Amino acid sequence: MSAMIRRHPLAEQAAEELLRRIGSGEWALGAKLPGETTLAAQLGVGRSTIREAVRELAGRRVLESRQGAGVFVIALQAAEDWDKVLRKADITDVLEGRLAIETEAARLAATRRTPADLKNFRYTLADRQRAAVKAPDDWYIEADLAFHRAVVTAAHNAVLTELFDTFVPRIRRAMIDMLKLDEEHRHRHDQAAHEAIADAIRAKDPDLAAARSRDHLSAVRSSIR
Amino acid sequence: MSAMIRRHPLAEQAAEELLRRIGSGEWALGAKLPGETTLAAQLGVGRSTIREAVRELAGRRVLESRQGAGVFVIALQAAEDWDKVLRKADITDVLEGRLAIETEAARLAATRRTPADLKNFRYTLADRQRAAVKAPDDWYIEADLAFHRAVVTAAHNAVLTELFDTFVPRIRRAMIDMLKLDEEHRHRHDQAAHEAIADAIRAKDPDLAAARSRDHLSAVRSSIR
DNA sequence: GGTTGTCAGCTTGTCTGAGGAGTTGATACG
DNA sequence: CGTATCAACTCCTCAGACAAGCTGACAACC
Repeated sequence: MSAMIRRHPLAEQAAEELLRRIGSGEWALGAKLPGETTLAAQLGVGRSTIREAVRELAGRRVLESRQGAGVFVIALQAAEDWDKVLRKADITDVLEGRLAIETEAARLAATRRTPADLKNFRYTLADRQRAAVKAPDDWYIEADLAFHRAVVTAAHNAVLTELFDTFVPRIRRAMIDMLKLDEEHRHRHDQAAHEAIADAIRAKDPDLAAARSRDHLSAVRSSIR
Repeated sequence: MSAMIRRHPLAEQAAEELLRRIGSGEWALGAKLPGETTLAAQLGVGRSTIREAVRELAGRRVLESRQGAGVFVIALQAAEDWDKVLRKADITDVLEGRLAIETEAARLAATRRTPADLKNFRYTLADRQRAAVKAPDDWYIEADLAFHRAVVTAAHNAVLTELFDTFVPRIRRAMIDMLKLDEEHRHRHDQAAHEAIADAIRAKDPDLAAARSRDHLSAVRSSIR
């Protein structure tokens, strides 16, 4: 009954404490932490608890332990958890980030697209057309994302592709929410805009492809708020 | 002598094995893993080793253990380690990603910049000017990055700012390498191009700001390869 | 002097056994 | 049918023991 609050395990608390001390500058980058037995005594927990705390921070690429040598700081803070960043950010900020990625991708795609990429456009656009008419929301969302991903893939840039994939979960959630609030949105969300992007890339016109992508995604962003 | 290869601890090997099984679909999203004793027997290691493996994957937000209930899959694969992705990617791919981010940021900055942002431009541009003439490489690099960050900050978009900061370490390394190879590069790396970006943002001309940013960063990318 | 070999003492790595604490589902009861 | 009880299961924490690996000091050697 009292368990409204979730008590974290000791190992997690210990990990947080270590992270706090690292952030406070107690141990610099590359510094060696005291031994496990010493740390255990300092924090008043068992050695295996310290080991689990260190292992957790090792998983987060903050610490690294080398047998026989010790435990060392390899990053002053945990790497940004992008899933968390995107979840907490304003959806308009997220969509502007997406616009940056996809617009540049469309521009590059117009110069690098292969025949396989064009075939991919045909498939995903046809799927999207069908889904827009009669499929359930999930299918429609996946079909829409599949086309956008096809555009990014055609840019043949691993970084942009990875960035897009990082954004996808957050975008998917936003689309789900929007379709719930606005049942008619799907019909206004024009297939023609997507065809236009594909056409510009086919025609090898970078500026036009970028402009089409920008127009479409700007419209999406505006329709949200 | 044989230790050219680094043998990983059992706990890490166990974590990798669990990750592999999750990826293979053996345990779906949200599924409960077998108990510690069962897993220990399956993998042929002790219980504490399994616990450390689970703790590591918990740190990587793949597993979650709840006392009394069990260990559950909360993500089908580890979140991308962006530092690693950027380190392994082609530098041209990285610079194209940077171009996407900064060009869109410049465009947004032209509509959202505040007086404080403009003051920031003045400071960082003056610093950069000084550093271009007589400072050591590190200073010059930091001064250059400071101006670029000022532009991104002026976009007032948390996602773009975070993206830029993620790219910075990789960009910094690339600049260091380039300056080593090409001592004269600094003098060709024009201050005027940076002033032009700032001017367009000051003038509240989004398209011009984006174009200036694109031109500059395209030149940077071309000078690398 | 400079190099090499040895080793003691530190570190982390792993296993085991014990008991504590929380969750869950079956079962008995009203 | 709804509720309370409880036994079995789970993870959590500790302690102790020994293995494996690293490091620096020191001696032996060239």
